[in-house]
Amino acid sequence: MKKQIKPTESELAILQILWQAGPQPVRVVNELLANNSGSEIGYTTTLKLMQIMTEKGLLKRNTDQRSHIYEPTVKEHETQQNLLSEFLHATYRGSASTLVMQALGQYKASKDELNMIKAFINNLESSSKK
Amino acid sequence: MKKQIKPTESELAILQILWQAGPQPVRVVNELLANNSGSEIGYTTTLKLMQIMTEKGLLKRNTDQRSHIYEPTVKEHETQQNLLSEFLHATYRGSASTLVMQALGQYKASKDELNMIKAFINNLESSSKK
DNA sequence: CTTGTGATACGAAATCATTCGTATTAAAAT
DNA sequence: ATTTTAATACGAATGATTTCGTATCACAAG
Repeated sequence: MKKQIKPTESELAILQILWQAGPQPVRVVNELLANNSGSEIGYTTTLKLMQIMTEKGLLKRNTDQRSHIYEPTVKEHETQQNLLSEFLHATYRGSASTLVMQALGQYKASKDELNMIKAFINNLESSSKK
Repeated sequence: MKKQIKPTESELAILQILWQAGPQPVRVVNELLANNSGSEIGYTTTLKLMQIMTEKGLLKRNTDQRSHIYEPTVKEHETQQNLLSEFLHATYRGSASTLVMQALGQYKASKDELNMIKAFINNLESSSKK
């Protein structure tokens, strides 16, 4: 479990696309980005970003075909954990419970989600009870 | 409730200091930053940042004394909400429950904190039940 | 009054992130 | 075979953030 490189904001947006849609060529990523953000972005801009991400080791690509197919080398869950850890410290000085309550307060979770979370907490408690 | 300017990472670190320690001159902020981060940073760097933040409207200062005293114009809670909203979208595609469970899983909350969170959820549920 | 100390002001360098133009290349279409 | 189309490669402009050097200023100490 080696130290992950922190993706920039734009890089994260590209990772999200690839995690969600699976391995894709630049063309498709560029179009999905436009959909998600509402605004256009030059094709070569996306290309360049994905090339940089490949250099950094965030993506790998298959060059068998003329149109290269890119995919993440990093796992969504691990990347989220890393970013969460940073965010929690920078924004909440490490207070996870404050973050959790603000998150729950701000975004209406469905009844099912709330139940899932409660079950999760109960499970945490019983497992820590040794 | 007007649109808040998003602080950069360094700016947020300065806001954290001032929220925590109350209004302070540059010298003190600079020293606390060094403590928190472990590494030194030039005094004029901190000064410049705080001047920029004042221009942006993130800080205000009292210049009665020779050494100016700075304080945030933005509330910690509101800033957190704004940043959380962005982070949730960029990193979790808006899934608050995923974020919440990752946060709880990663950072051992105390029994008291977990109880507080459960109470919070119960309260959410009963209030939404009309 | 002159000097020393500690502060602010300000320009600008250094770094990092984003964007895009142009050249080149590969393959398909004619 | 030539032209057209669609891709990659790459340098470089732009923009934002961070960093700091130097000038200047205010005040206290000598």
